[in-house]
Amino acid sequence: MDLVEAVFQQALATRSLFKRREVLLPDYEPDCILHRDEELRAFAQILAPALRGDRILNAMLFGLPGTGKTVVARYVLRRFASVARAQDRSVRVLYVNCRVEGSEYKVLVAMCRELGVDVPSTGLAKAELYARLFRAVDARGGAVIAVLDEVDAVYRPGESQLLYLLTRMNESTRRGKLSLTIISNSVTFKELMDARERSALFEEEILFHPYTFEQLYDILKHRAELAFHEGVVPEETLRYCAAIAAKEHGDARRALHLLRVAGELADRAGAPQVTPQHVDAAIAAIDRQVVRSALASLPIHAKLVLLAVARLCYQRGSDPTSGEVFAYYARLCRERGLRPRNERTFRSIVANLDLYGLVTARLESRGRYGRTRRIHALVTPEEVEAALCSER
DNA sequence: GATCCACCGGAACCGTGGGATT
DNA sequence: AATCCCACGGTTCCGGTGGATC
Ligand SMILES: Nc1ncnc2c1ncn2[C@@H]1O[C@H](COP(=O)(O)OP(=O)(O)O)[C@@H](O)[C@H]1O
Repeated sequence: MDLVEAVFQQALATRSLFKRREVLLPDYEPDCILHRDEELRAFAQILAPALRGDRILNAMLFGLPGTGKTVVARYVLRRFASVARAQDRSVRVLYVNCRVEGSEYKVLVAMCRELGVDVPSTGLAKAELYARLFRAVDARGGAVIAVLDEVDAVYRPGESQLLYLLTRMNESTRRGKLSLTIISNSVTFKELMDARERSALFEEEILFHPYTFEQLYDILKHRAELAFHEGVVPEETLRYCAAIAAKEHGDARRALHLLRVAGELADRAGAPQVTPQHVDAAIAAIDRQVVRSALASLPIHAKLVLLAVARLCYQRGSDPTSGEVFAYYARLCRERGLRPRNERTFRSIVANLDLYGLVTARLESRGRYGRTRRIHALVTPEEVEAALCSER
Protein backbone atom coordinates (compact mmCIF):
# COMPACT_ATOMS: atom_id res chain seq x y z
CA MET A 1 0.00 0.00 0.00
CA ASP A 2 1.52 3.32 -1.00
CA LEU A 3 1.62 6.57 0.90
CA VAL A 4 -1.43 8.18 -0.63
CA GLU A 5 -3.48 5.02 -0.43
CA ALA A 6 -2.66 4.83 3.29
CA VAL A 7 -4.12 8.27 3.89
CA PHE A 8 -7.35 7.36 2.14
CA GLN A 9 -7.64 4.03 3.92
CA GLN A 10 -7.12 5.73 7.23
CA ALA A 11 -9.87 8.23 6.41
CA LEU A 12 -12.21 5.37 5.58
CA ALA A 13 -11.34 3.38 8.66
CA THR A 14 -11.70 6.17 11.20
CA ARG A 15 -14.82 8.18 11.13
CA SER A 16 -14.57 11.93 11.30
CA LEU A 17 -14.73 13.62 14.68
CA PHE A 18 -17.09 16.14 13.15
CA LYS A 19 -20.79 15.70 12.82
CA ARG A 20 -21.40 19.12 11.27
CA ARG A 21 -18.21 21.11 10.96
CA GLU A 22 -19.91 24.12 9.36
CA VAL A 23 -21.55 24.94 12.69
CA LEU A 24 -18.20 26.30 13.83
CA LEU A 25 -17.58 28.50 10.80
CA PRO A 26 -17.81 32.27 11.30
CA ASP A 27 -20.76 32.77 8.99
CA TYR A 28 -22.93 30.12 10.61
CA GLU A 29 -26.06 31.64 12.02
CA PRO A 30 -27.10 29.85 15.21
CA ASP A 31 -30.77 29.50 15.97
CA CYS A 32 -30.07 29.80 19.64
CA ILE A 33 -28.30 32.82 21.05
CA LEU A 34 -27.06 32.48 24.59
CA HIS A 35 -26.56 35.15 27.24
CA ARG A 36 -27.80 37.98 25.10
CA ASP A 37 -31.42 38.15 26.22
CA GLU A 38 -31.23 41.80 27.17
CA GLU A 39 -29.67 42.79 23.89
CA LEU A 40 -32.07 40.68 21.86
CA ARG A 41 -35.05 42.18 23.60
CA ALA A 42 -33.71 45.72 23.31
CA PHE A 43 -33.10 45.43 19.59
CA ALA A 44 -36.42 43.72 18.97
CA GLN A 45 -38.12 46.52 20.87
CA ILE A 46 -36.44 49.07 18.68
CA LEU A 47 -37.70 47.40 15.50
CA ALA A 48 -41.15 46.43 16.74
CA PRO A 49 -42.99 49.71 16.03
CA ALA A 50 -42.32 49.22 12.32
CA LEU A 51 -44.73 46.29 12.37
CA ARG A 52 -47.50 48.73 13.17
CA GLY A 53 -46.29 51.11 10.51
CA ASP A 54 -44.74 53.53 12.96
CA ARG A 55 -41.39 55.17 12.55
CA ILE A 56 -38.57 53.45 14.33
CA LEU A 57 -35.58 55.07 15.91
CA ASN A 58 -32.04 54.99 14.65
CA ALA A 59 -29.94 52.71 16.76
CA MET A 60 -26.34 52.08 17.49
CA LEU A 61 -24.90 48.76 18.63
CA PHE A 62 -21.38 48.76 19.86
CA GLY A 63 -18.90 46.59 21.70
CA LEU A 64 -15.60 44.83 21.17
CA PRO A 65 -15.18 42.27 18.36
CA GLY A 66 -16.79 38.90 18.93
CA THR A 67 -19.27 40.10 21.51
CA GLY A 68 -22.26 39.00 19.47
CA LYS A 69 -23.37 42.22 17.78
CA THR A 70 -23.68 40.70 14.35
CA VAL A 71 -25.45 37.53 15.45
CA VAL A 72 -27.92 39.46 17.53
CA ALA A 73 -28.64 41.96 14.77
CA ARG A 74 -29.01 39.38 12.05
CA TYR A 75 -31.09 37.08 14.21
CA VAL A 76 -33.55 39.79 15.17
CA LEU A 77 -33.64 41.05 11.60
CA ARG A 78 -34.44 37.59 10.29
CA ARG A 79 -37.22 37.04 12.79
CA PHE A 80 -38.54 40.51 12.16
CA ALA A 81 -38.66 39.96 8.40
CA SER A 82 -40.60 36.75 8.77
CA VAL A 83 -43.19 38.35 11.04
CA ALA A 84 -43.45 41.34 8.72
CA ARG A 85 -43.96 39.04 5.77
CA ALA A 86 -46.66 37.09 7.58
CA GLN A 87 -48.41 40.35 8.39
CA ASP A 88 -48.03 41.56 4.84
CA ARG A 89 -46.32 44.69 6.05
CA SER A 90 -44.29 46.53 3.48
CA VAL A 91 -41.17 46.70 5.56
CA ARG A 92 -37.89 45.90 3.95
CA VAL A 93 -34.67 45.10 5.73
CA LEU A 94 -31.14 45.27 4.44
CA TYR A 95 -27.80 44.31 5.91
CA VAL A 96 -24.42 45.51 4.70
CA ASN A 97 -21.03 44.81 6.18
CA CYS A 98 -18.99 47.95 5.62
CA ARG A 99 -15.59 46.35 6.19
CA VAL A 100 -16.33 43.76 3.53
CA GLU A 101 -17.44 46.48 1.09
CA GLY A 102 -14.32 48.49 1.80
CA SER A 103 -15.32 52.11 1.26
CA GLU A 104 -18.16 54.48 1.86
CA TYR A 105 -18.89 54.54 -1.83
CA LYS A 106 -19.14 50.76 -2.05
CA VAL A 107 -21.41 50.70 0.98
CA LEU A 108 -23.83 52.91 -0.90
CA VAL A 109 -23.60 50.65 -3.93
CA ALA A 110 -24.30 47.62 -1.75
CA MET A 111 -27.28 49.32 -0.13
CA CYS A 112 -28.79 50.07 -3.53
CA ARG A 113 -28.29 46.50 -4.66
CA GLU A 114 -29.83 45.12 -1.49
CA LEU A 115 -32.93 47.06 -2.41
CA GLY A 116 -32.92 45.58 -5.87
CA VAL A 117 -31.59 48.63 -7.68
CA ASP A 118 -29.07 47.66 -10.29
CA VAL A 119 -26.18 50.12 -10.10
CA PRO A 120 -22.68 49.91 -11.58
CA SER A 121 -19.94 49.31 -9.05
CA THR A 122 -18.09 52.43 -10.14
CA GLY A 123 -18.64 55.50 -12.27
CA LEU A 124 -21.68 57.04 -10.69
CA ALA A 125 -21.58 60.30 -8.81
CA LYS A 126 -22.11 59.91 -5.10
CA ALA A 127 -25.06 62.27 -5.26
CA GLU A 128 -26.57 60.09 -7.96
CA LEU A 129 -26.22 57.02 -5.76
CA TYR A 130 -27.98 58.83 -2.93
CA ALA A 131 -30.71 59.83 -5.34
CA ARG A 132 -31.23 56.27 -6.50
CA LEU A 133 -31.22 54.89 -3.01
CA PHE A 134 -33.66 57.59 -2.09
CA ARG A 135 -35.94 56.68 -4.97
CA ALA A 136 -35.74 53.00 -4.10
CA VAL A 137 -36.77 53.74 -0.52
CA ASP A 138 -39.58 55.99 -1.60
CA ALA A 139 -40.83 53.97 -4.54
CA ARG A 140 -42.48 51.13 -2.71
CA GLY A 141 -43.22 53.13 0.39
CA GLY A 142 -43.09 51.66 3.85
CA ALA A 143 -40.10 51.47 6.11
CA VAL A 144 -36.64 50.31 5.19
CA ILE A 145 -34.49 49.09 8.03
CA ALA A 146 -30.83 49.26 7.16
CA VAL A 147 -28.18 47.63 9.29
CA LEU A 148 -24.64 48.81 8.62
CA ASP A 149 -22.17 46.50 10.27
CA GLU A 150 -18.60 47.49 11.17
CA VAL A 151 -19.04 51.12 10.12
CA ASP A 152 -15.89 52.11 11.97
CA ALA A 153 -13.96 50.34 9.21
CA VAL A 154 -14.95 52.94 6.60
CA TYR A 155 -15.75 55.96 8.72
CA ARG A 156 -13.42 58.95 8.40
CA PRO A 157 -14.08 61.50 11.11
CA GLY A 158 -14.84 64.92 9.69
CA GLU A 159 -15.21 63.94 6.07
CA SER A 160 -17.65 61.05 6.14
CA GLN A 161 -21.05 62.22 5.05
CA LEU A 162 -22.61 58.82 4.70
CA LEU A 163 -24.33 58.68 8.04
CA TYR A 164 -25.45 62.27 8.14
CA LEU A 165 -26.95 62.17 4.68
CA LEU A 166 -28.68 58.88 5.29
CA THR A 167 -30.30 60.15 8.44
CA ARG A 168 -31.45 63.26 6.63
CA MET A 169 -33.04 61.31 3.84
CA ASN A 170 -36.31 61.11 5.73
CA GLU A 171 -36.78 64.83 5.54
CA SER A 172 -37.42 64.62 1.85
CA THR A 173 -38.94 61.21 1.28
CA ARG A 174 -42.68 61.16 1.10
CA ARG A 175 -43.79 57.61 1.61
CA GLY A 176 -40.71 55.63 2.49
CA LYS A 177 -38.77 55.90 5.71
CA LEU A 178 -35.22 54.80 6.24
CA SER A 179 -34.05 53.70 9.66
CA LEU A 180 -30.42 53.07 10.37
CA THR A 181 -28.82 50.66 12.75
CA ILE A 182 -25.12 51.21 13.02
CA ILE A 183 -22.81 48.53 14.39
CA SER A 184 -19.34 49.44 15.52
CA ASN A 185 -16.47 47.43 16.94
CA SER A 186 -14.92 50.54 18.35
CA VAL A 187 -16.27 51.66 21.66
CA THR A 188 -14.85 55.14 21.14
CA PHE A 189 -16.61 55.47 17.80
CA LYS A 190 -19.23 57.70 19.33
CA GLU A 191 -16.66 60.34 20.21
CA LEU A 192 -15.40 60.46 16.65
CA MET A 193 -18.74 61.54 15.25
CA ASP A 194 -19.76 65.13 15.08
CA ALA A 195 -22.69 66.46 17.03
CA ARG A 196 -25.24 66.44 14.21
CA GLU A 197 -24.63 62.81 13.40
CA ARG A 198 -24.53 61.81 17.00
CA SER A 199 -27.88 63.27 17.88
CA ALA A 200 -29.44 61.77 14.77
CA LEU A 201 -28.00 58.31 15.29
CA PHE A 202 -28.00 57.87 19.02
CA GLU A 203 -31.68 57.76 19.51
CA GLU A 204 -31.13 54.29 20.91
CA GLU A 205 -27.97 52.51 21.86
CA ILE A 206 -27.07 49.04 22.98
CA LEU A 207 -23.73 48.24 24.51
CA PHE A 208 -22.35 44.70 24.16
CA HIS A 209 -20.07 43.64 26.98
CA PRO A 210 -17.28 41.11 26.56
CA TYR A 211 -18.35 37.56 27.34
CA THR A 212 -17.28 36.08 30.63
CA PHE A 213 -15.58 32.72 30.91
CA GLU A 214 -18.84 31.01 31.86
CA GLN A 215 -20.75 32.55 28.98
CA LEU A 216 -18.09 31.54 26.48
CA TYR A 217 -18.13 28.06 27.91
CA ASP A 218 -21.87 27.77 27.39
CA ILE A 219 -21.66 29.05 23.82
CA LEU A 220 -18.86 26.62 23.04
CA LYS A 221 -20.63 23.71 24.66
CA HIS A 222 -23.77 24.31 22.69
CA ARG A 223 -21.89 24.55 19.40
CA ALA A 224 -19.66 21.59 20.18
CA GLU A 225 -22.70 19.40 20.66
CA LEU A 226 -23.90 20.29 17.18
CA ALA A 227 -20.53 20.15 15.52
CA PHE A 228 -18.87 17.06 16.97
CA HIS A 229 -19.91 13.49 17.63
CA GLU A 230 -20.64 12.64 21.20
CA GLY A 231 -17.72 12.24 23.57
CA VAL A 232 -15.24 13.76 21.19
CA VAL A 233 -14.68 17.04 23.01
CA PRO A 234 -14.03 16.73 26.74
CA GLU A 235 -15.15 19.50 29.11
CA GLU A 236 -11.54 20.29 29.79
CA THR A 237 -10.96 21.30 26.17
CA LEU A 238 -14.00 23.56 26.12
CA ARG A 239 -12.89 25.20 29.34
CA TYR A 240 -9.44 25.75 27.90
CA CYS A 241 -10.79 27.47 24.78
CA ALA A 242 -13.14 29.57 26.88
CA ALA A 243 -10.35 30.62 29.21
CA ILE A 244 -8.12 31.76 26.35
CA ALA A 245 -10.91 33.71 24.67
CA ALA A 246 -12.00 35.24 27.98
CA LYS A 247 -8.52 36.60 28.47
CA GLU A 248 -8.54 38.03 24.95
CA HIS A 249 -11.42 40.50 25.36
CA GLY A 250 -14.14 37.88 25.83
CA ASP A 251 -14.23 37.21 22.11
CA ALA A 252 -16.65 34.44 21.07
CA ARG A 253 -15.34 34.38 17.52
CA ARG A 254 -11.88 33.61 18.84
CA ALA A 255 -13.24 30.84 21.07
CA LEU A 256 -15.09 29.15 18.21
CA HIS A 257 -12.14 29.54 15.89
CA LEU A 258 -9.84 27.83 18.38
CA LEU A 259 -12.25 24.97 18.83
CA ARG A 260 -12.71 24.47 15.10
CA VAL A 261 -9.01 24.46 14.26
CA ALA A 262 -8.23 22.23 17.24
CA GLY A 263 -10.90 19.87 15.97
CA GLU A 264 -9.47 19.89 12.47
CA LEU A 265 -5.99 19.14 13.76
CA ALA A 266 -7.23 16.30 15.93
CA ASP A 267 -9.32 14.94 13.07
CA ARG A 268 -6.42 14.97 10.66
CA ALA A 269 -4.14 13.32 13.20
CA GLY A 270 -6.68 10.57 13.67
CA ALA A 271 -6.98 11.31 17.39
CA PRO A 272 -10.05 9.99 19.18
CA GLN A 273 -10.63 13.22 21.08
CA VAL A 274 -9.90 16.94 20.85
CA THR A 275 -7.49 17.68 23.67
CA PRO A 276 -6.09 20.92 25.13
CA GLN A 277 -2.85 20.04 23.34
CA HIS A 278 -4.72 20.33 20.09
CA VAL A 279 -5.90 23.76 21.20
CA ASP A 280 -2.32 24.81 21.84
CA ALA A 281 -1.41 23.60 18.38
CA ALA A 282 -4.40 25.52 17.04
CA ILE A 283 -3.15 28.78 18.55
CA ALA A 284 0.12 28.39 16.69
CA ALA A 285 -1.59 27.31 13.48
CA ILE A 286 -3.96 30.26 13.57
CA ASP A 287 -1.10 32.66 14.18
CA ARG A 288 0.77 31.31 11.19
CA GLN A 289 -2.31 31.42 9.04
CA VAL A 290 -3.09 35.00 10.06
CA VAL A 291 0.39 36.11 9.06
CA ARG A 292 0.30 34.12 5.84
CA SER A 293 -3.01 35.50 4.65
CA ALA A 294 -2.14 39.03 5.71
CA LEU A 295 1.01 38.81 3.61
CA ALA A 296 -0.72 37.19 0.67
CA SER A 297 -3.28 39.98 0.38
CA LEU A 298 -0.63 42.69 0.29
CA PRO A 299 0.01 44.53 -3.00
CA ILE A 300 3.32 43.72 -4.63
CA HIS A 301 5.07 46.92 -3.56
CA ALA A 302 4.02 46.45 0.04
CA LYS A 303 5.50 42.95 -0.09
CA LEU A 304 8.76 44.29 -1.45
CA VAL A 305 8.97 47.02 1.17
CA LEU A 306 8.28 44.44 3.85
CA LEU A 307 10.91 42.13 2.42
CA ALA A 308 13.42 44.98 2.48
CA VAL A 309 12.64 45.71 6.13
CA ALA A 310 12.78 42.04 7.10
CA ARG A 311 16.07 41.35 5.31
CA LEU A 312 17.78 44.43 6.75
CA CYS A 313 16.49 43.69 10.23
CA TYR A 314 17.70 40.12 10.20
CA GLN A 315 20.98 40.79 8.43
CA ARG A 316 22.25 43.31 10.91
CA GLY A 317 20.20 42.61 13.96
CA SER A 318 19.20 46.27 14.28
CA ASP A 319 16.34 48.31 12.87
CA PRO A 320 17.05 50.15 9.61
CA THR A 321 15.92 53.73 8.94
CA SER A 322 13.47 54.88 6.28
CA GLY A 323 16.24 55.95 3.94
CA GLU A 324 18.02 52.61 4.15
CA VAL A 325 14.88 50.61 3.62
CA PHE A 326 13.91 52.73 0.66
CA ALA A 327 17.26 52.20 -1.02
CA TYR A 328 17.03 48.44 -0.52
CA TYR A 329 13.43 48.38 -1.68
CA ALA A 330 14.33 50.31 -4.82
CA ARG A 331 17.02 47.74 -5.56
CA LEU A 332 14.58 44.86 -5.12
CA CYS A 333 12.27 46.58 -7.58
CA ARG A 334 14.97 47.04 -10.18
CA GLU A 335 16.08 43.41 -9.86
CA ARG A 336 12.58 42.48 -10.82
CA GLY A 337 12.20 45.06 -13.55
CA LEU A 338 9.64 47.07 -11.60
CA ARG A 339 9.64 50.81 -11.26
CA PRO A 340 9.88 51.74 -7.56
CA ARG A 341 7.14 53.86 -6.07
CA ASN A 342 8.42 57.27 -5.04
CA GLU A 343 9.44 58.14 -1.49
CA ARG A 344 6.17 59.66 -0.46
CA THR A 345 4.25 56.59 -1.53
CA PHE A 346 6.88 54.48 0.15
CA ARG A 347 6.15 56.25 3.43
CA SER A 348 2.44 55.58 3.02
CA ILE A 349 3.19 51.92 2.43
CA VAL A 350 5.26 51.78 5.61
CA ALA A 351 2.48 53.54 7.53
CA ASN A 352 0.04 50.89 6.32
CA LEU A 353 2.33 48.00 7.21
CA ASP A 354 2.54 49.54 10.67
CA LEU A 355 -1.23 49.74 10.83
CA TYR A 356 -1.53 46.07 9.91
CA GLY A 357 0.97 45.21 12.62
CA LEU A 358 3.52 43.73 10.23
CA VAL A 359 6.18 46.26 11.17
CA THR A 360 6.64 48.84 13.88
CA ALA A 361 7.86 52.23 12.73
CA ARG A 362 8.84 54.56 15.51
CA LEU A 363 9.81 58.14 14.89
CA GLU A 364 13.32 58.87 16.05
CA SER A 365 15.14 62.15 16.23
CA ARG A 366 18.88 61.94 15.90
CA GLY A 367 19.46 65.65 16.22
CA ARG A 368 22.10 66.71 13.77
CA TYR A 369 21.54 63.51 11.86
CA GLY A 370 17.94 64.18 11.14
CA ARG A 371 14.61 62.75 11.95
CA THR A 372 13.56 59.41 10.59
CA ARG A 373 11.63 56.30 11.32
CA ARG A 374 13.28 53.19 12.64
CA ILE A 375 11.44 50.34 11.08
CA HIS A 376 11.29 46.96 12.72
CA ALA A 377 10.00 43.84 10.99
CA LEU A 378 7.55 41.63 12.89
CA VAL A 379 7.76 38.89 10.29
CA THR A 380 10.71 36.88 9.00
CA PRO A 381 12.22 37.33 5.52
CA GLU A 382 11.28 33.71 4.76
CA GLU A 383 7.60 34.39 5.38
CA VAL A 384 7.65 37.35 3.03
CA GLU A 385 9.58 35.44 0.40
CA ALA A 386 6.98 32.70 0.52
CA ALA A 387 4.25 35.24 -0.09
CA LEU A 388 6.26 36.79 -2.90
CA CYS A 389 6.75 33.44 -4.62
CA SER A 390 3.05 32.71 -4.82
CA GLU A 391 2.70 35.98 -6.68
CA ARG A 392 1.97 35.32 -10.38
C1' DG B 1 20.78 80.11 20.69
C1' DA B 2 20.84 79.17 15.55
C1' DT B 3 21.46 75.75 12.30
C1' DC B 4 20.49 71.96 9.67
C1' DC B 5 19.95 66.91 8.84
C1' DA B 6 16.83 63.32 6.96
C1' DC B 7 13.26 62.68 6.66
C1' DC B 8 7.74 63.42 7.95
C1' DG B 9 3.05 63.85 6.34
C1' DG B 10 -0.84 67.07 4.62
C1' DA B 11 -2.82 68.67 0.40
C1' DA B 12 -3.43 69.40 -4.23
C1' DC B 13 -3.20 67.29 -8.36
C1' DC B 14 -2.96 63.53 -12.26
C1' DG B 15 -4.11 59.35 -14.85
C1' DT B 16 -6.85 55.60 -15.36
C1' DG B 17 -11.05 53.30 -15.66
C1' DG B 18 -15.77 53.71 -15.12
C1' DG B 19 -20.64 55.76 -16.15
C1' DA B 20 -24.51 59.42 -17.33
C1' DT B 21 -26.44 62.94 -20.10
C1' DT B 22 -27.25 65.22 -24.28
C1' DA C 1 -18.99 62.10 -29.86
C1' DA C 2 -18.56 65.44 -26.47
C1' DT C 3 -18.74 66.68 -21.94
C1' DC C 4 -19.92 66.00 -17.60
C1' DC C 5 -19.59 63.27 -13.15
C1' DC C 6 -16.89 60.00 -10.00
C1' DA C 7 -13.19 56.72 -7.05
C1' DC C 8 -8.73 55.18 -6.32
C1' DG C 9 -3.78 54.75 -6.39
C1' DG C 10 -0.05 57.25 -7.16
C1' DT C 11 2.73 61.54 -7.70
C1' DT C 12 4.25 66.37 -7.00
C1' DC C 13 5.01 69.98 -3.97
C1' DC C 14 6.36 71.63 0.13
C1' DG C 15 6.12 73.50 4.80
C1' DG C 16 7.33 71.20 9.12
C1' DT C 17 10.43 69.36 13.04
C1' DG C 18 13.42 67.28 17.52
C1' DG C 19 17.54 67.76 19.03
C1' DA C 20 22.95 67.04 18.39
C1' DT C 21 26.15 70.02 16.83
C1' DC C 22 28.18 74.63 15.53
N1 LIG D 1 -24.51 34.66 22.35
C1 LIG D 1 -24.03 33.89 21.37
N2 LIG D 1 -24.54 32.66 21.17
C2 LIG D 1 -24.04 31.91 20.18
N3 LIG D 1 -23.06 32.27 19.35
C3 LIG D 1 -22.52 33.47 19.50
C4 LIG D 1 -22.98 34.34 20.51
N4 LIG D 1 -22.28 35.49 20.44
C5 LIG D 1 -21.41 35.34 19.43
N5 LIG D 1 -21.54 34.14 18.85
C6 LIG D 1 -20.72 33.64 17.72
O1 LIG D 1 -19.46 34.24 17.81
C7 LIG D 1 -18.99 34.72 16.56
C8 LIG D 1 -18.72 36.19 16.61
O2 LIG D 1 -19.89 36.92 16.91
P1 LIG D 1 -20.30 38.25 16.17
O3 LIG D 1 -21.72 38.50 16.42
O4 LIG D 1 -19.88 38.20 14.74
O5 LIG D 1 -19.44 39.32 16.91
P2 LIG D 1 -19.32 40.88 16.60
O6 LIG D 1 -20.26 41.23 15.50
O7 LIG D 1 -19.67 41.52 17.91
O8 LIG D 1 -17.89 41.09 16.25
C9 LIG D 1 -20.05 34.33 15.56
O9 LIG D 1 -19.64 33.17 14.89
C10 LIG D 1 -21.27 34.06 16.37
O10 LIG D 1 -22.03 33.03 15.80
